[in-house]
Amino acid sequence: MNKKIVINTLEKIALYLELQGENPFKVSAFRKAAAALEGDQRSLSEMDDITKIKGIGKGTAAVIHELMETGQSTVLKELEENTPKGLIPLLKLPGLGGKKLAKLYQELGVDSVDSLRTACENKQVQKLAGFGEKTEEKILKELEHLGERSERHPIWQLEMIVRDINDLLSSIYEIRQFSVAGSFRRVNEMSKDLDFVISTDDRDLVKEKILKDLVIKEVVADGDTKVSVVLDLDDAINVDFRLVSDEEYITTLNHFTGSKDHNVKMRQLAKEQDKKISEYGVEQPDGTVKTFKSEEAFYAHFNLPYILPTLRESGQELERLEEIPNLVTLDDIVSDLHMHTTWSDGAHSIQEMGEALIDRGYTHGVITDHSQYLKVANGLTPERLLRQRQEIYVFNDENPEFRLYAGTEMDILPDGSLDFDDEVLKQLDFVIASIHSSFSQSQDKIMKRLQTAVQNPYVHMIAHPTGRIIGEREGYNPDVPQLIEWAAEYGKILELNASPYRLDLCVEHLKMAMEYNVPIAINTDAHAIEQLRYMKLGTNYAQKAWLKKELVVNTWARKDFETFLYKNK
DNA sequence: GCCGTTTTCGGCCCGACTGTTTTCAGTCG
Repeated sequence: MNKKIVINTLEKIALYLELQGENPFKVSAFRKAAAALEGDQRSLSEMDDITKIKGIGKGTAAVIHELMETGQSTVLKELEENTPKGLIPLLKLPGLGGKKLAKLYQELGVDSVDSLRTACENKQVQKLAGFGEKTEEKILKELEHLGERSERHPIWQLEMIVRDINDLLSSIYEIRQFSVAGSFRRVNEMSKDLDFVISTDDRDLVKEKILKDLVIKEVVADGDTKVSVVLDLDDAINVDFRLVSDEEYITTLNHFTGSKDHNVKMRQLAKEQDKKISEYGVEQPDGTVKTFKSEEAFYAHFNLPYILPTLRESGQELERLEEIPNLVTLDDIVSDLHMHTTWSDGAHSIQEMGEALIDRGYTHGVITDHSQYLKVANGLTPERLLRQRQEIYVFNDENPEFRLYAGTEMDILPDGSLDFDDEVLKQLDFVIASIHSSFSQSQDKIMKRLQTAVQNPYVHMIAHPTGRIIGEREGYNPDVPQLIEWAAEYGKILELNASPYRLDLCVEHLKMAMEYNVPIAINTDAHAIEQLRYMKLGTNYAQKAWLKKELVVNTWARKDFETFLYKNK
């Protein structure tokens, strides 16, 4: 029995129980059991006594055992028989949860989108206890938009909106501190909405200014401390603002950064010490409320090291505290190994890019323009590559404290060959190989192309190994575990491309690469100076895979990097 | 449904907002 199926079944049971208006603690017990299985590294057959796992008891264990033995679950079957499938999509309607849906089903026979619409139109819904005219209108309105509003938004889309909102909030004089929070701050690839936490002494004025300056389609909620709006952009994007006093700012930021599971774990921990965490502070056993100047101080209050926002996910991070000091952070980064200039499709010259790297405090970097095959990007021929190197030498002569290396981002061609001969490659300091064409080839062909690159002694790194664009395209579907094995065998670097469009390799693959001790380079792939800032995103994203700094090539000192570069020469 | 060197029963994270009430339930994050 596949573990994934078991997890899905437990989650389905929770969903159906919710639809029946069951006790929410019972519902969450099934969800917790599913999460406990997912969080356990072992496969089902490797677990001897599953009730030993915290969160799995008699009831959920019975479901799991039945699934393993018969492939089916009587509990789920009975639930499915008693509950119409058509109710499931209705749970997505804002304002409708299990209890209300159960009532609609039991009292009015609502079992689908259509029957709910009819019941509203016939004004039957408003007659139910707990419902009213407004609720009925709201359901009708939401039914129109069901499925239309995209559920989650990719990080690159949100990044642009966050920058605009940050600019707006910076311009409001009455705001003392502010920050984006939520899953965006935790660097999730996709987020449902954006959260901002703001501290101010004049909530009403700040609220007024925010509402005036944003392009708003709809104000969803407007309370004392919370404003929730839908922005009027191509995609409807939900943004929540929380307004609190300066003393409350840190605990509010922590609360709305989440994740929910992380908060639950923290609150349980607090409770064991007779304390109570809320967004307004930590209530002490004597009833006084303590607030904090920084999140570091907040965690220190519970004798914990600072837990990076990117790590605050399942709650299990609280069991890996000793690993946190070894994780890569932006401060550890001394180089960027993948960027473009005006020689191919970049916006800035070698001189400008080099100076920008020095400004960031780096000790070295590599210029890696596209190769000749990529004509749309003005890829370099071997002759132009030679001339470009002269310019790099000039830059190095003028900036002796810094070192710019000559490299290339060479295409792996559709027929499996490489865009430059070894004679050209051996003259370069750093060679990146990557795929930009014929994404739809079979996995066999894609892997042959990658294999050629990995086996070439002059290639140092494979860039954006899967070619995915978050939320847009899957990429060319390579067998990543195989690629990781090859990288380990031939001593190659794999890239974590830090562009918000890519974040490639993804967290799951980075974890695999780490098991094989494959060195990872976090690179911005910058096509302009402004994009060098993606390094922060890249290092934050790497933390989500618990990537250790010693495996990250950009943290290596220049002489260690050179040892790696010239080992085959 | 799960859990427990203070508990085998009575909790289960905590609070805001809304719409429905006239003090609160449901939903949400």
